[in-house]
Amino acid sequence: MAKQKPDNLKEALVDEAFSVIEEKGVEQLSFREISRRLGVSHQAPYKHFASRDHILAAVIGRCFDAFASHLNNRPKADSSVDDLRNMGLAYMGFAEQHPLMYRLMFNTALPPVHDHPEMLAKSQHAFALLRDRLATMELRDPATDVPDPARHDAVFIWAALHGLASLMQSDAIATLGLSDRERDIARQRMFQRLSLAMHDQDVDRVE
Amino acid sequence: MAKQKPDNLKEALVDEAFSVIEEKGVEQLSFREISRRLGVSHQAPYKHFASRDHILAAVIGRCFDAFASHLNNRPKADSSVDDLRNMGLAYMGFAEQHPLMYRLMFNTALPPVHDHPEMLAKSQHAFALLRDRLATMELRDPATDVPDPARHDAVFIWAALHGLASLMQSDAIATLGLSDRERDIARQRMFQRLSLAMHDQDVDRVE
DNA sequence: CCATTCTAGTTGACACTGTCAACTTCATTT
DNA sequence: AAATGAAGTTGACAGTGTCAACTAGAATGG
Repeated sequence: MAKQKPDNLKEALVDEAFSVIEEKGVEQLSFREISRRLGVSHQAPYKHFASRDHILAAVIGRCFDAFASHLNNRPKADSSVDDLRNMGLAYMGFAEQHPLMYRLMFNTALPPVHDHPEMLAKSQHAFALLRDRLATMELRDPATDVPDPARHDAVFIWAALHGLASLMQSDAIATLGLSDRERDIARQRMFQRLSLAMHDQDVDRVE
Repeated sequence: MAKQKPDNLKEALVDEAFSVIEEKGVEQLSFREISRRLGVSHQAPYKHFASRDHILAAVIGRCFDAFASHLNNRPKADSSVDDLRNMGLAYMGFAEQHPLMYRLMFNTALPPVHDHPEMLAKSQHAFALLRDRLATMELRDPATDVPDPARHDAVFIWAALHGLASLMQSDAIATLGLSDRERDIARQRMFQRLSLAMHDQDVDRVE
């Protein structure tokens, strides 16, 4: 089991941490298990990470990097609306292709962000991609006094995407007994309804 | 610290488990801590719960009970649409008033549902409330062949509500720097956009 | 060139955890 | 009265995070 001691232990620790989480789940992540697998002593990780939470934060930070880069690699469309749609699809695509990373970022009890500023920065960066995409879109009647409406629409869209993605992964979906085909239908329907909601410029005047 | 040994230890264990989670977080929940607080031996819980996961499942089951009853106690409205809206508001209200319970139900890595059928049943019951509410609503053009559309709209609405609720609680919201007032605005905006999306009966024909 | 300091790693210990096993108490049933 | 079974006990074991003290070796400074 014990591999060659790697040159860059810090990187190797994070790699191995992810593997452990993949195989045995995040609760089973332990310094000692990682150490054993890398053939180093149980205290070696402490030279690079102050605590178990710190290496978890590093793993999650990597997930945010991968997520942001996935969003940026979406196919570029000409119109703003289409581009936003592509971003939404890219979001859902990441959640489907990398459910573990997705859960780690959004469904796990994160280590307290205050103690892990690097992780926080990466998470803010990922969200900024969506917010900035919306900021260029003039989504509302500028007469109302709602500050920074793009941010609120970003919240709405993010919430919807996140809700769907996390619902699709959760055990709750088994509750519903949706087939694969029905899952696709549900996702399409969601995008259609979101389109409807976002195309209407008059949201501030409803009710 | 050690209280009087209670008559109904099983109930008391679940109560105390919830307290521990409240105080120290779900990862810090331990049989031994619960036992100490109740003044019983560290093995006493095993007479009532097969494992740590089983008591966690019991705690979460209670949350689903409280959640379902909160949804059922919503103000009843005359029209279907208004009643659905009330249910949505009740949903968000529960998430805001009982963030811990909400997280336990939807944001925690649940103990594998297969091993905890009682918890699963309670969770299905809660979702059925929303699905049944939608089932009476004739939300679509019946000409298309999409099976059980109410279920798909239930997914959409549930996803949006869950996404917003969990976003509001997550550290991500700190990222955005929304004030309390802005949070309210974001929630209102979400309901408005959802109304827009759901009022349009032609969703199946879009694009 | 030698002494010092710093870094990355080591071993050992401690308190904590879940869980298995064996024991005791005591009420219920036969 | 004997047997049974449930509820609770103590004891043990392996696993965990983390503190402390130690070591080998590289870098640094005079």
